[in-house]
Amino acid sequence: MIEYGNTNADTVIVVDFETTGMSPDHGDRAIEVGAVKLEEGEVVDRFQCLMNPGIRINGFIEDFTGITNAMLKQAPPCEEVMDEFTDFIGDGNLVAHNASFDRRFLDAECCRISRNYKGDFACSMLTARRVYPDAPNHKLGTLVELNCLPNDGTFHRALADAEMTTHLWLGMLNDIRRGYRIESISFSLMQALSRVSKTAAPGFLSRWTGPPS
DNA sequence: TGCCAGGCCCTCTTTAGGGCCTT
Repeated sequence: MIEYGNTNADTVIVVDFETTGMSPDHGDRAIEVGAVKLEEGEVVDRFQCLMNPGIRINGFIEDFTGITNAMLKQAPPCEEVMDEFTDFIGDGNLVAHNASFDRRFLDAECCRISRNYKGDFACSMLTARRVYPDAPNHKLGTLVELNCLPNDGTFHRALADAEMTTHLWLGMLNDIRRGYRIESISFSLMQALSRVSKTAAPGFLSRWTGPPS
């Protein structure tokens, strides 16, 4: 059994946002959220929804994501989607690739509707830098290809990216379990692993889990 | 008009700078 989390111990939400740009502090908004809910390491639910930010998106974002202004015009407003998504999160912990980015948008959109969430974030990118230090880079697409993870060729859409991040996350859990011959990995261990230095990571894991096989 | 972020890590560092990663 895989042990997760500090709040709801067995629930992890792998989340990905598509946005109008890089910074909510400069007026950027979320335009799509996708998420995969894991309980005890098994996918139990999914969430995907476009949302209308009330502003036009530029051509770069249209080309980058495939999400058009026409699509967003027909989408429900951000406030409605985020209210529903906050319910979906519940008190689970959260995982995202480069979590600092998704956390900023989640925080900003939740703030707009006066909602909050209890869970902690873990970053699959920072963790991957420790688990796969020799990867050519730690972009999501590279790690998916490197590990032959399931994908349908769709990138930069919220649910597709969340699905790939889910496979990456579970793959890293399994690689650590196999390498260190352990049965249980806590969410907090994965969080902490992403925060130790690259060279310290193996020793750090050994202290938590025993020596590698 | 042109430009615009933020958090984290690494190292030729720590009184800093540059690269990575996300849209």
